[in-house]
Amino acid sequence: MPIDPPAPVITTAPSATSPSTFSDDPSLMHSDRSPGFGRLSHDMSAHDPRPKATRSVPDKPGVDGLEERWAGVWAEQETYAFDRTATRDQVFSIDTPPPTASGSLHVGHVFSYTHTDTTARYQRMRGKQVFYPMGWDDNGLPTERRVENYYGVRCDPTVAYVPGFTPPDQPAKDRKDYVPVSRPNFIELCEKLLVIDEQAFEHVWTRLGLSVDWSSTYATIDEASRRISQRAFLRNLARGQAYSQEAPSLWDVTFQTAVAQAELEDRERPGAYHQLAFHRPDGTDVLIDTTRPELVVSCVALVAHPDDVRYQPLFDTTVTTPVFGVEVPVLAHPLAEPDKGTGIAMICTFGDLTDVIWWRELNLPTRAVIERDGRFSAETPEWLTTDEARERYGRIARKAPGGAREQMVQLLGDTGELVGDIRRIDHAVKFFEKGDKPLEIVTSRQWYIRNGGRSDELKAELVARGGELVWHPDYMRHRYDNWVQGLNGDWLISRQRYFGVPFPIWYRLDADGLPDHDDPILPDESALPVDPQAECPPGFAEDQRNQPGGFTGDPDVMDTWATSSLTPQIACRWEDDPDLFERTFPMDLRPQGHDIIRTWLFSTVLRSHDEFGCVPWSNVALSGWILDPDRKKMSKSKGNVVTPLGLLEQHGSDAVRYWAASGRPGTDTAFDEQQMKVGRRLAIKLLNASKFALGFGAVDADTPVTEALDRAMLATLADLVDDATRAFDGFDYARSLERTESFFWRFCDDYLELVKSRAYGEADAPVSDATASARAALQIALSTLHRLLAPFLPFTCEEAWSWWMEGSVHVAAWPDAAAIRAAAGDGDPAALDVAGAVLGELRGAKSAAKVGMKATIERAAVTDTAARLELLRSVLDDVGQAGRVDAFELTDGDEFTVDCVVVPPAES
RNA sequence: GGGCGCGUAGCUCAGUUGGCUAGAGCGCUUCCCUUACAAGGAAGAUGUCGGGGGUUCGAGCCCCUCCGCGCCCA
Repeated sequence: MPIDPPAPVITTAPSATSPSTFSDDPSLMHSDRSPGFGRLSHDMSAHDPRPKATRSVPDKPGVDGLEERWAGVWAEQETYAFDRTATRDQVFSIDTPPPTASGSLHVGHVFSYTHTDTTARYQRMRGKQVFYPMGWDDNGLPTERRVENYYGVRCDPTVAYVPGFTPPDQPAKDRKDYVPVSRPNFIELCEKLLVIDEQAFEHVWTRLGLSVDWSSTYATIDEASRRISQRAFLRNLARGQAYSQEAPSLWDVTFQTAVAQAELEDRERPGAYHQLAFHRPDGTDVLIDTTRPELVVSCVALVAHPDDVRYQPLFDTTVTTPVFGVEVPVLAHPLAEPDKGTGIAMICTFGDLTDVIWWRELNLPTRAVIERDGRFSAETPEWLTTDEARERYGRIARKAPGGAREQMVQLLGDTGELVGDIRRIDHAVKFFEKGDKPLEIVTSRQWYIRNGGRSDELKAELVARGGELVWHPDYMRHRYDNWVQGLNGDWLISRQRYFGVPFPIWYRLDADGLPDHDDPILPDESALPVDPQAECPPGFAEDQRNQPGGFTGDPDVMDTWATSSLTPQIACRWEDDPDLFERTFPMDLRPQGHDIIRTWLFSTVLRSHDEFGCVPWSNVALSGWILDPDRKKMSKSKGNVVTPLGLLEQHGSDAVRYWAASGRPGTDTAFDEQQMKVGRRLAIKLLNASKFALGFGAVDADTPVTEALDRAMLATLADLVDDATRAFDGFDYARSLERTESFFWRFCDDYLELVKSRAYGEADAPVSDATASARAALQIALSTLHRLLAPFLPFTCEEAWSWWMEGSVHVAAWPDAAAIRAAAGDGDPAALDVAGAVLGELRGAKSAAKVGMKATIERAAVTDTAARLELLRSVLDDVGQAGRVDAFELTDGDEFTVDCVVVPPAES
């Protein structure tokens, strides 16, 4: 049965003086959207570390103020500029999640963006040209909502454009009192606010130390994004992957827009079963249970399970509805649940998604009464034929569902067709994730992109695409599989909103002014982006707009995700800059939160599959959430959000990054300021240890490392570099940090103490080989540690690096384990273990004797296995110096013990 | 109901193809103003590795089962 076409939605055209939908004035939009990647060739000679001629170490190193200093230097020197002459294999490209520009960044952003940044920095040090642009997702409903509340306005397409409109000083308290403004005025306000928001964002990101190339930012509403989004849509349309259809769809009455499956959520809501009596021709009743008695007027059938013997005799007979007396058939369908209520249900157009399935599969008529504002239609439905029924409908016309339900309960009570008591229940109700009223189902013309929800073949292809991706962590792939396999409808991409990418479509109007949706007028791709509300289709004049025989522009905009699903195309400038695209696409990495696998990740795979027949990236890295101390997800609605800038200022950016980087991939992590304090201590320690190690004096880089202790330390360090590298190659930044940090503390506590005396050397004497060995090993270790920690503590490491090395540590080569191992020669890591263990025992003895660490130990008797004693002998001088031991006594034995005779410090 | 993940010290978490007496940081106790660091250092105490069963010479790790928590989906 055909569906009645709704009246065409005609939007009043803006006046002739109004601007186009999106300003072309760059000052209104974003500071620089031109593809101006600053660096034209990368200076690879800066890659290998080169010591400065003279070292300069501050007396009192500190971490405060490093952010401002180094962020400025990096910007000035274009440290993170992308070299667009690099070939694809030299590039590491990252599809950065564009944060929603409406509203503010929160700790979760800092958390996950830090993860990505550590990877970007690692890849850069591995010699890759890192393509790491930042975007802003300023397209769509959240921005609209924010603009409404910020300025106290709401968009009314019937209002005329007001040049130079000024919003009220104070937004009205009640949404109802917001000032109605025209669509062009509304869009201008959106753009105005976005400029402010984006500046605030960039400030936070810079402060956090993201190594983004700020010369290549994009916004999902900017001109290039609109062009790419429209181009991709037109290609989808041409290939039959996009289509429009008049169909029931889920509708949010607050936002007055259709919503997609991915935006739904179930919420438990109280409801009530009402038992209603339908009447058979023989005068007996059929009882049904419903939670929505107000929809009786739109009832088109009753339905029971085909195997249900109770109702089999009724199939293909008719009954009349209560109150309205409309005749409807009784039908069989397997989705009816025999054990739910009375086992027979009424089908309404439309109460829920099951109604839609029944309506479609049983080929039922449409008797829709709920309009786009969520209220019952003012017009009395034509299928109500008796005066009584029409009079009764008048009591629910223009009512919202709640009010209509009250009226219906009363009517049903009056007629005696409400049986028994109303039974309260809790049940799952579908909501738009951003909405606060239950969704209704409204029939309207909408645009769809095929996503496999109605095609097993496409579904299988998309599952296979998911299998091509390398997932970090791997188990996240199941979320993708489950989602794709659970899809049951195509992707609804049209939104009845104002601020978004318009559909680049016009329709011819017939003599009655009705649009021909089957043969839309399309723009030439070279004309993109277009705004069909402001621009004429080819071959028409503006005065034909909305006139019979003329044309009308498609009134809708695309869902945010319809553009966000193209971030690889946007970032890599698909067809706008084929040279860049060639060098960056498919991208290497998509980092994102695990909660948007079903939306962002999936839709991006879909669009790439449609357009290019490949996956848009090779790796996806999923970040977890930030939990507050009660293990609840931090979110604005819970009011437990901490502002990032305050944290960065209080603890220092590196400290916050340390905390963020300690959260493993995919793992939800507790918000823990204590961890930030630990990070701060680590940063301070690194500066102090660097100052100490650099204070011994420089030696040539090829100075041989001859001493067993130094060689043992370097052998351990080489293993660490292997570990840290392997972890980063698997996108496990947290593991890399943990290993490095653990080595670093041991390096400070044990090695620096053990080597201190020898590294100082004899005063007024030439530098001995043993002293030179210590200094050479320290240089290697320090240079390695600065670089291993640089992805995590970029400010601190850059500071320490600058004391003694040329150039930025962030473009220095990642440490080379083989070179360190070569310097370590025959070094045995176990020698450092033994030395550390004995030193620990010596300290323990002093601690037990309650004397200071500078106290002398007269005699230390060490018992250990022959093998370990052998190692100990090789480092005994260093251990003796560090522990201030006058004499050692070494004895073979099975158990490791150290007995000490501690000499108390002389009284002074 | 289906899928996925988690459960290790008071807290936050490591623990690599199964392998020495299960680790780190925080917190706690004690000591030390030591020429890198007092926003520091040293030492110390702290465990039914959620429960039960199984495989194995050997299980925090593998298998089965149960309990609890979280997320996604229906």
